[in-house]
Amino acid sequence: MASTEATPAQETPAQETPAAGTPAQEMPHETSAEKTHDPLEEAQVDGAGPPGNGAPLADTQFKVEVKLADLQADPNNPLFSVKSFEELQLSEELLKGIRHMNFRQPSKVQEKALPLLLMNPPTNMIAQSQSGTGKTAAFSLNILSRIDTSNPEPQALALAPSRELARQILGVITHMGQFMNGLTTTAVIPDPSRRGQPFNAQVLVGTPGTVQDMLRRRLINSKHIKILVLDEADNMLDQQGMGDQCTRVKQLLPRDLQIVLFSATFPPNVIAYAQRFAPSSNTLTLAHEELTIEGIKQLYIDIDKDHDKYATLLKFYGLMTQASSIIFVRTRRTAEELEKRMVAEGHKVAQLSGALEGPDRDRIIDQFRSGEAKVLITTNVLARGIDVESVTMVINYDVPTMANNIDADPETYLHRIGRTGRFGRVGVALTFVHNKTSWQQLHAIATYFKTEMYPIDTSDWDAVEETIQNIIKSSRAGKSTKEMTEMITGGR
DNA sequence: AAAAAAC
Repeated sequence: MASTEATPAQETPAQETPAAGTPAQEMPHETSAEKTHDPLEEAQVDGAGPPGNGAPLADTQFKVEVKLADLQADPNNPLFSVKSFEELQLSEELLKGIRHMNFRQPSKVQEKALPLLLMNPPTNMIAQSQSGTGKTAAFSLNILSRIDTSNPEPQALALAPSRELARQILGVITHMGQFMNGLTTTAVIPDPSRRGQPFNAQVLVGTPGTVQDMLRRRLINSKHIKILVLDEADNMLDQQGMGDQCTRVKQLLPRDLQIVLFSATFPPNVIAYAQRFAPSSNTLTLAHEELTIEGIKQLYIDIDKDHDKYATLLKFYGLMTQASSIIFVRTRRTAEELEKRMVAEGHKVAQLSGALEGPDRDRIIDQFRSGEAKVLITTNVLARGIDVESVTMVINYDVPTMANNIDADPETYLHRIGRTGRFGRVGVALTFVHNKTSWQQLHAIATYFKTEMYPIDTSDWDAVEETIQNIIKSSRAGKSTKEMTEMITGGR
């Protein structure tokens, strides 16, 4: 299972998931405290609107713009940086939860973000850091440290772009807060079985549409909510539908609100909007050249014809099942078709897309987390945030593209391959290229991130197998990324 | 295209 041995010190603390054997679905629970007042009564719906007019915080806030590069250049910069969780003046219960998750030392992003997040008065924050570096734990810690467990009403709200990610985050928060007496948490995702029941937990994690609906129907008491977190914030604010929903949600919350935006990517076209959404934020940013994870070995395979993609995929099945693997496709239909074909040929694969019912989605992701299903075919629904440490291989069966299906989508590519190589582990990302267009798309992605991608030479299949097998084995053995690169390039 | 809400 999850080997905790031999990982470098700074990688251990950044774990985002509940410990092995603690599936996220066990976590959600809530109390049945009675609601006694009108949740919308005091919501500030004016002045907190979109562009240029977000909810202001106190004037006394300390605005800091920190560039990670600067801090790396000066590791002793005393400005808002902690080397241990103990320095943060957290409650003993919360520290106990942190230790229980095997966090020993803050990761780089946690080191910088936590002191800024925990400052009083609370200050908005926009934080960027690479996939798998502990963003979830950072904002979860901030949420938990600000919960008054003697007040049963909702106090913090976190939004995520998919049902699966919302459930995962809820699991982390619940796990981290397990020693806090009286803490209640619940998911706000579509659930027909709960009808018109109010959401009474102190920490709510949900998807934007459902949360907006529940606020509107006064099934969430917004009066005491003091923190709003958008995970995968660029995605949440970029897309028309979700951007509107998130803005409406913000408008339904109190004016005195700490707004926290986290993502690995903040493309230029959404950064300005993000700054208006979370005014006067402290910011941690990265240049896009700094976003690729060294431990993720990016390979591509040139396939003659579209028709041959499926046959090529099958060749990798044995490698995929060495550990866990995710196959990303562009459409729901392709996901279904691939699943059908592979299952018909006796392969064990699971498939998840937004076309499935909620309970089926829950069942399938849980099977994948537990290792019961080792190969998962999916769409971009799972491109972001999902943390399954056993994932050693990500296959881009279709190159990720924008809505026009012509231009490459570098952000989505980065998030997809970030499902492996979590917390310092190594992983393989393999992209299928089958014609000039798809080659150009991948080339555009490589250029955007200034990263190297290695072609796989299919004429020598044994060598291909050996190379990937070695990467997977090294992932378990905790080999350094330098050794890995030599392995792939033959030391060139 | 995918995702995210159903009154």
